[in-house]
Amino acid sequence: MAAPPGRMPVMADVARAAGVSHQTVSRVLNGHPNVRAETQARVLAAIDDLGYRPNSSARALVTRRTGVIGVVAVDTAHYGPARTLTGIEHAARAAGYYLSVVTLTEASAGQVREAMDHLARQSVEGYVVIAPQRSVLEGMPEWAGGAPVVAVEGGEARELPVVCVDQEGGARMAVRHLLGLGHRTVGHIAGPRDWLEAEARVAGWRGALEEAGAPVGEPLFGDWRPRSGYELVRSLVERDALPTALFVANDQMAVGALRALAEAGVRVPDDVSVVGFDDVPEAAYYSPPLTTVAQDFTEVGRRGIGILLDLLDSGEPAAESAAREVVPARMVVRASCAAPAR
Amino acid sequence: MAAPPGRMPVMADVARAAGVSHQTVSRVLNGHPNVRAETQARVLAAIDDLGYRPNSSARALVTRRTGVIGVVAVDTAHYGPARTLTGIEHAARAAGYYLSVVTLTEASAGQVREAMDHLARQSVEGYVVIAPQRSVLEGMPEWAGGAPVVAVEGGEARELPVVCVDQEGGARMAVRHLLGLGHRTVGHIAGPRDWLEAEARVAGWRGALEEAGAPVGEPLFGDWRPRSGYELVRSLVERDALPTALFVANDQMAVGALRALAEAGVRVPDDVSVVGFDDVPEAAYYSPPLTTVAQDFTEVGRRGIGILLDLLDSGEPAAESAAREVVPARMVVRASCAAPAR
DNA sequence: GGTGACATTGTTAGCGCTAACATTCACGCC
DNA sequence: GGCGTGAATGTTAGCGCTAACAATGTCACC
Repeated sequence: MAAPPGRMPVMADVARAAGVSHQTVSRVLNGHPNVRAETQARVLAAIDDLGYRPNSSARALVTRRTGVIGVVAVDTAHYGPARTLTGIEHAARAAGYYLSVVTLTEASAGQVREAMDHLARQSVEGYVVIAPQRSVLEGMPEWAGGAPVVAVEGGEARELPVVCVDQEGGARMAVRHLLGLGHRTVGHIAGPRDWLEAEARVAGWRGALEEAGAPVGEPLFGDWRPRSGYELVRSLVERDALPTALFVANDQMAVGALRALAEAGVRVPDDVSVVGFDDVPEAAYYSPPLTTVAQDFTEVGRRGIGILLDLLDSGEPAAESAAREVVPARMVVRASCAAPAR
Repeated sequence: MAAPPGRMPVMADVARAAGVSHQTVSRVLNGHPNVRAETQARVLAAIDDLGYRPNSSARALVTRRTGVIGVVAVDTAHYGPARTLTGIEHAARAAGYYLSVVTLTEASAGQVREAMDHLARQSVEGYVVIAPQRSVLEGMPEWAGGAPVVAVEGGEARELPVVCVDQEGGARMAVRHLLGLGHRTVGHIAGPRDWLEAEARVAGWRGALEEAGAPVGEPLFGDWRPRSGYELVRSLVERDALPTALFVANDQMAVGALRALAEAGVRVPDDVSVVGFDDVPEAAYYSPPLTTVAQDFTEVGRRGIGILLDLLDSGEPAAESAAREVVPARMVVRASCAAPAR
């Protein structure tokens, strides 16, 4: 690398070094045809020699394309959203885009709006919003300055392109599995009411019970965290209202549930069967190994970017093509379920 | 909002609407003094009316400041790095910066270099690299185009500002706790060799044993995942080499270990005591609730950004002020440890 | 040998903004 | 009343790049 004279080299420096006009340098950089091979080589050599890097701001200014996609993510302490983010990142980078990420501490409509505003200020070309909650979905402004918006994990979104896992189908599978084992009915520890995923799982649970003609009880609502699974099951034990089978809306609460059952001297799966949701890496090592429903989060992220890129390419103003892609869930059978004791 | 005539309004439109020059608009936007209050109000009204948003590329072009910080993260499926990222994001946004994130699938020096190159192309002003592995640290180019670089979770980094949790101290606490309970020695299931955190925990474990004059065995190296904890403990059981106390380098492997012990009919904590590391949210609900060492990842992220901002403000070319901040670890005692059976 | 077609390169004009300098105006003071 | 002073505003010149057009050269073909 030639020592730069104090400042970073610009296109004109490269042009001078290669003995061409700056426009020719630009052409080489942008892979235009009609540049003589020999000229191109000389320019490339000069670029390498000077350690030149095109200025993205200048380019963005004239092309009106920043190459940045904005991502609004909920607090990534949850397993699912974190994985989804990874999927989004890889897909975006593979397509040559940059990712600007904002994480929300709390899923209020206000925070979503503020986050998208923050991103808009950076002139992102499009948005991917990880929107597992109703309030996030509702906080999303319809018209993001003409930039397309895709919701992932968004369940039945509004007039928005959406990618999500088939939560309801997954829940159905879980409940059918339990019913198939001979359980008369299945109790449900649900996720928070505001969460679309929680809602869909409740719907799947209810649907599967109804189609089997099984009695449908009241779901108990937790907050996804282990503690709430623990406490809800404890309350069930204390009220002596424990069903023989339990469908818990995520693996974290399922751990809490398992713990509460163990403390109460209830054996799993002998006395009570438990199914979780998510298939976190630890699920296979819980006591007992947890039967659960796996979601392919990475795929969700990938497809979200896929839709966004299509929208960007086609120049559609979002909405219109309110695509809705559903990634199937997959049942993972381990040792936490058995036929009911009679 | 006034209907824009097809294109987004620019500063000149605002100027026209407010009856001032574009420069005055710029002054209002940048909070310059010497603007009459009445003029400012008129400009602000026009901005609001037209729905004007400054063009960040144009501004960046002339100020040479993009307001973007690049973050290189390892695959955020791990609990720690994911939380750290959240901490970084909030701190950066609070300071008015944007975050451009790249996640690595594999922690090779090549990928790190490529990631930083990707970010450099976007003209980031500085870098935060989540570098829990030696290979990440080594892949980091020293001179990132004059932009400062801060490593977080980086252990003893090179000539780089670093923020990390006191891994060694945390490990020492864990081992001392076990020793204090009366165990003759403590076995160690370590993390992968390439990880600085794993290495530091081994060092802490060894140090605590040595200072107590306890026999030091060979640590067993896992890969952080539950499965490896499970398999390593199984091998211990099969070789009949199970110590009475086990310090496992993270909670995920600890879950695997607990499972292996349960399957072997070994009671925890009666027969064997176990301490983990991380304090994941589930840890309190394992069977038994896991004694572990908590790390404040959010704080690590926050301090990382803090250092970077200082560097950015002072205009230092990184390196020089090779700060090194250590966040203390905290022991969380639960039910997985007891005095050894005699 | 002239001519059109096409490949290759250069020249010019902005993109939307801020920095630097220029201008205007109001005011206080000798 | 003239004049310095400083606040408030306007004018001009780029930042580094790409798009559009202009200019040149090259070649095939009649």
